[in-house]
Amino acid sequence: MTIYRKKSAQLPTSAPADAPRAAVHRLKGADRREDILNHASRLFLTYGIAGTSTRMIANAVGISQPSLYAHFATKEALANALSARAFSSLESLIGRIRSADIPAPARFEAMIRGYIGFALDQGAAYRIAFMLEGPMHEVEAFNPDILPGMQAFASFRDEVALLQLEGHLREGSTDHLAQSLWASMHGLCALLLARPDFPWGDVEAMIDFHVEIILAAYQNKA
Amino acid sequence: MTIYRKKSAQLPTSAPADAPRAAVHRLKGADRREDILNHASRLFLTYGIAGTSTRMIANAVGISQPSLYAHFATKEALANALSARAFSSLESLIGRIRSADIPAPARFEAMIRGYIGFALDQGAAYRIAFMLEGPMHEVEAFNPDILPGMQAFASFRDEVALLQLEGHLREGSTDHLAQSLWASMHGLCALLLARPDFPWGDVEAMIDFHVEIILAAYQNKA
DNA sequence: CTAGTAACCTATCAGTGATAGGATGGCGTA
DNA sequence: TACGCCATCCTATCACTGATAGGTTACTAG
Repeated sequence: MTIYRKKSAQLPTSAPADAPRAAVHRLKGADRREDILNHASRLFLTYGIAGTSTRMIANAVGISQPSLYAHFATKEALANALSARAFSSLESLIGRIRSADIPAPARFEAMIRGYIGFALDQGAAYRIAFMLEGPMHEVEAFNPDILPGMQAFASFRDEVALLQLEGHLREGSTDHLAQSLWASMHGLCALLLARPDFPWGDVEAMIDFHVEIILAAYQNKA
Repeated sequence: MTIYRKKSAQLPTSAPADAPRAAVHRLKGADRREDILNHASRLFLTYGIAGTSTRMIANAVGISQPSLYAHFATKEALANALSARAFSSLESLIGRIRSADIPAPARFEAMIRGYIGFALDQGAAYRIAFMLEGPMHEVEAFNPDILPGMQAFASFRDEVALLQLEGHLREGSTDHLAQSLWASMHGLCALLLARPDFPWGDVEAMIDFHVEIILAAYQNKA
């Protein structure tokens, strides 16, 4: 558990012989970009984000390390792009749930389980959006565009507002309600992602237990 | 918001003239160790953990960068020591609450508010214990000794067990209950620490709202 | 007064993210 | 078919990182 990176179990520095570099040479920009994101996603999941160097990514793709910078300005930009790609799928999931023709309580539970499932499935993207160390004492104001997860949260908040309006959620400030609900879901996901080696016991049962508590806590008692 | 470090707003590389190195020369081991931890704690809070280099720490202390390694094997060990020192204060806080002669509901609320207050106060230590990227696919089993926060969680879990035994918390698996409660508190702390620039609105009110929901959700309805 | 040793130093290492500037291959156009 | 453009990709290198090797210095026990 190094703070910066793992000893990184040496990856081969040169491309393996069965993946000749000529074969992947000269991809079109967009294709290469997707290529990079796919390999980075896999490496981030295996070695962690800080534990994955740009050279490891480039080597996996089959290009030189500086070539990455033709597609992404920084490693952080690469990570953000990866996160954005993943979160767009969460947004569409939330969108499908919001427009689904099912009772409000079912919509509520589906959204909660969908969020948790997404976070655990897309661990790397989720970490990038919500768990990495951000700027500490930054002067500039918060810019939602640079944090892809925030758009998904906006959709989430809108659905919370609607459910509350329909009388299915407890009363009070919608912002507080959405943020508190977010915190409750995030806590579970963040701990499971950050401390997978903790003796959780039956994780599935733990998740069910937590979801049940959330359902009871935020839904209208009436 | 770099993934690794900030541009780090250059700290002076040499000790300032008004803090002559001779004055702090040759401290006894334990004192120097505390000295290092104090400076590291301040720097971690200001620049983030990844954003604080060992040279910045050494320079702040007034010793050479390799001298740090006489007291800590790695930068990670330094961070863990810092975290352990902070968490021992959380443990004693939990201990005081557990032995306080106040009604169970008050003990419960004091513990929740104490945990949240600690996490937000000791942001750097809290991040080190519960939010940093751990090993991803580590084979070796979980070792509680190396994670100082885990001892505090054990105290926390014990109090949850007692409160449940006394009938003040909802029934069910004590492990699930403690872990779910932990997740609910952690989610709030982790989001506030990781995304301080999010438009939270009135943070104090948000915390109160969340605590109220937790109190209602986990306490016995009877 | 003299070891012995803990504390500290300079010099250096491999690895990191990022930049500068040159080589190359495929495609639209003449 | 031939030309020239330029996106793509490369090698070489930068400053900086965490960490190690090995020598120097000052306090202290005998």
